[in-house]
Amino acid sequence: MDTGAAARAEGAGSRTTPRAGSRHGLDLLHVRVTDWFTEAARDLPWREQDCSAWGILVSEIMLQQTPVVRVLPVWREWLERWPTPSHLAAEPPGAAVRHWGRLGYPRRALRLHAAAVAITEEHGGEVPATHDDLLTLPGVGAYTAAAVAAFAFGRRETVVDTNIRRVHARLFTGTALPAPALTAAEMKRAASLLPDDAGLSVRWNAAVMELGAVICTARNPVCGHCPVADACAWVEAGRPAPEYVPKGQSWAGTDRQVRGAIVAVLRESDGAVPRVLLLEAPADLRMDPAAAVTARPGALGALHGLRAPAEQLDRALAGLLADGLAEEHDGGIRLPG
DNA sequence: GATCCGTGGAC
DNA sequence: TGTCCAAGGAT
Repeated sequence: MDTGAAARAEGAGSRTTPRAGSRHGLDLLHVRVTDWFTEAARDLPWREQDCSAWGILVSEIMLQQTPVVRVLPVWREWLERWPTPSHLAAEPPGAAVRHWGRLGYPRRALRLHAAAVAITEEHGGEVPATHDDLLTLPGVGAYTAAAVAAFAFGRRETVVDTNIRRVHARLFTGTALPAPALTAAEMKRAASLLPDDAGLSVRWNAAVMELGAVICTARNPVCGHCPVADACAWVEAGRPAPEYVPKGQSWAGTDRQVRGAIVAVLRESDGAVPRVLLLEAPADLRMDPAAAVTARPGALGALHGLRAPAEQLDRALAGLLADGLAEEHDGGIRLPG
């Protein structure tokens, strides 16, 4: 592994003992970052000492590709409504999708519901504590399994998310961004950086993640407030620009946009929405998106305002039905009951 | 490994 | 204004 940052940390912290890549340098890195975390960590409800493993699991799923500020109110509502996995498991999956609100990627709500059912039926209602058991739950991948095992159960896990990848890339490799996809070498490096002590490793994981979220951000990083800027290979190299341009996600005119608009209509509706009402806007409204939004209340107007081709509407709905995000009921379409 | 899957805020 | 990005997972 590249232990340059550990060496640099040591060189900056105790210039009289310049042992490159030493255990001492790594220890110093741990101390600096975790001390910063103690001082700067945001107060988040899922970090409270009395937060349940279920609360932490829910937070991790909600936080997949979704900013903290948008998760907060929905997380609070969920934990109040469904304080344990069994509470959620007792509801139809559509309830999870409905109360997911506008967090995005509603299939996560479906998977979280499925996870609650699995926890209730196969784990006695208790969130499993090991990485392997967590990994069997729907919607739980390598990152989430490690995060829950670490943050809910105090285990020593190699946690690697987008924040940690970016911090490591800058600190050790000197590049602005990590590789497009997670590599085995990154996982190996992250594992080698993990403190031996379980308690400290949990702290380290949380601290590096937080550093990436609030200091070592993708755009406009605040290196002036970074506890390890003087050990950072990227800073030392003069903060070079990214070597590649991340592939942007197209949105306008995509099936994803149409799927989102359809689910928004279903979420807004108590019962089944007639297929015709959902998919066929009156001809005059189809010609004028603004008129459609005005004439139809809420999400339905927004859907018709897209003026998506009938073929695309059919395809999007078929996809939602196949994914279990919608179902046919009484001649209409509704969230899965 | 490349694609698909939502949403809204920041610049 | 359009682009980029946010504690990924499944296929």
